[in-house]
Amino acid sequence: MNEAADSGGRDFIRQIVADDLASGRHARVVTRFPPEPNGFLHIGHAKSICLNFGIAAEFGGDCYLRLDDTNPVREDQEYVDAIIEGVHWLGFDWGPRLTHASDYFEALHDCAVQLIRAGKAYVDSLSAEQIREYRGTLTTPGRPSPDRERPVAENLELFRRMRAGEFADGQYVLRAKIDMAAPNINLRDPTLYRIRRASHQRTGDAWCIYPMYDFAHTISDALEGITHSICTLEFEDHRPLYEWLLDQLQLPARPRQYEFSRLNVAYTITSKRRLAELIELGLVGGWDDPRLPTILGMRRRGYPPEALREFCSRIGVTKKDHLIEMALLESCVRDDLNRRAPRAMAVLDPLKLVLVNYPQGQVETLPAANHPERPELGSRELPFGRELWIEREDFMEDPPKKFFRLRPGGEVRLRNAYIIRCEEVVKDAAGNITELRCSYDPATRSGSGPAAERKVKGTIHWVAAHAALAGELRLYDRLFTVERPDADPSGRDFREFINPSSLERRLGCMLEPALAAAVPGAWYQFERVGYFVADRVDSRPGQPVFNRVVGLRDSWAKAQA
RNA sequence: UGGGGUGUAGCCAAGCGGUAAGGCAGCGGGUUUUGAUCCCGCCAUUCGCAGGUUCGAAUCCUGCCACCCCAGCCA
Repeated sequence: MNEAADSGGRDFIRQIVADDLASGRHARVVTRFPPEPNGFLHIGHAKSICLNFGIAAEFGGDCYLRLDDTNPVREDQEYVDAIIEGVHWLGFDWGPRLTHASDYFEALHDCAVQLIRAGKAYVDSLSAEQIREYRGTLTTPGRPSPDRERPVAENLELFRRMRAGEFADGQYVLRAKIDMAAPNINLRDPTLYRIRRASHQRTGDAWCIYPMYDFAHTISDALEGITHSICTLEFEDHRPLYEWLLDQLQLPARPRQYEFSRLNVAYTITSKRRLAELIELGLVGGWDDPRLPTILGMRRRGYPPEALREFCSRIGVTKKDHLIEMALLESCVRDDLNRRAPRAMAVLDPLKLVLVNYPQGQVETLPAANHPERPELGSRELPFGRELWIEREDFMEDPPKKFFRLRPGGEVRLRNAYIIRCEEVVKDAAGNITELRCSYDPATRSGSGPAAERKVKGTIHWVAAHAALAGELRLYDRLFTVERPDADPSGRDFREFINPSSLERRLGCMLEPALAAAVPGAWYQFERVGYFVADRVDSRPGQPVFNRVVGLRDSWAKAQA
């Protein structure tokens, strides 16, 4: 156990866990992450995963990965596989603790019988619509179903026949018998079981009755010996039902439920329904579109799992509604990538530059460190020659004050190479700049001694034309133009806020040749441009496609704005 | 209008009766062959509002206000 266990913890849930351990209420903490396999994981799940697995790890306990598969018509094995892969990718492991709610179907059924025998549950023949009517409203109490006082023996028999498949979907449900006048609507005889003649991805056709969330979840928690059942705020109202079930049933453990606020990140959405809509409508490329806050999307985008974990740690855990700025996520990503990404050079918008005093036909090779602060990452050889590509925006014919880059007659350092001076600007008939003719100072080659130490205001990146690898770069921006696409004050639909320039494909980029060897998933910092990752899907051997993970902080651009 | 929650800086968030941590963002400065990184400094006389208790209140009490969640045989 580390300091988290004895310092009181970092958030209110960890404090509770620490207290429970200190007081001896629990000898060991057990948590669980219980996703429903009806969709892909997203950043909101990441917060819950980090919380549950994080607490187990910090306090020396266990965390289950439990697939909450109680609704066969919505769930699919494809999601199960993706969830498993996603949690692993995030960096967590559950050992032998991979479970499914469906593992407990028999036990769940027995609990239902237990409830019926105790007169705490009954089989109701009301239709779904009738149940809704009888439930009352937020401000008026409900009324009892005509079946509410059905004798125990009859309930038992009907429930047996429900299980035996003698009835059609919707003909009967099993309901808890609690209080139709309860101010908390969840206590107005909630449904426990419904008939669903659907094949289940794991249990096949063994069952035609399936338990509802509250019932299955509470009992699964107890069966697994969960000590702290952590969920989001919208389940706060369900806690009395959770407690009620634990009170009625003979179960091996008494878990407690705690709620925290779900994650909201500005300029994006996490609603399963809306994400699916974006995909179905073709507004994004798929669940792994790099603009999406899905685990699949963020992975493809190049967000390191460590950065995501750091993000989850920095945002904290509270019960407050919040809206986290994208800048915080980006800060975590830059932090991580700055340390791990080797540097390279790539020109996004190439402008030809000719060194007029560099011998025709000559080429050389210049060493360049892969990381300015980590010599152990080694170095590489950069081809250099008479013709180069530089970034078009690194030259201005009539620059503003404090422009440190190239200008007519001005000098600039070519990163890892020589200092050059702009001698001539070549334009086409339309007046567009087509080429820069410069001279270089042979005495200023990087690392060649005192003469090379001469200072100039700016340093720019470049790629030798004779060895350049032409390639595609993809630049991403926020997917939406408003902070809360799904709750904009204007009331307009979230699809109306899609940022038309959230994806920009740059086809004619010039990359330093070493980048041809980039393996899918490899990170680089293209100096002065940003962090990039070789795309896992579209890269080909020798011809990688790069995704911009996030740009570098850019105080010059900021000053210009 | 019933029930359940939440209000500390632009965004997060510590704080648990002893006089407002930290991070992100922002601003200013230093280092720098990335306008990056790194480093230094600044950034809440005040904790939704109003009263009260107390020597002392963001922390306790009372009232009010604002916002979020709940009426699936979804989770």
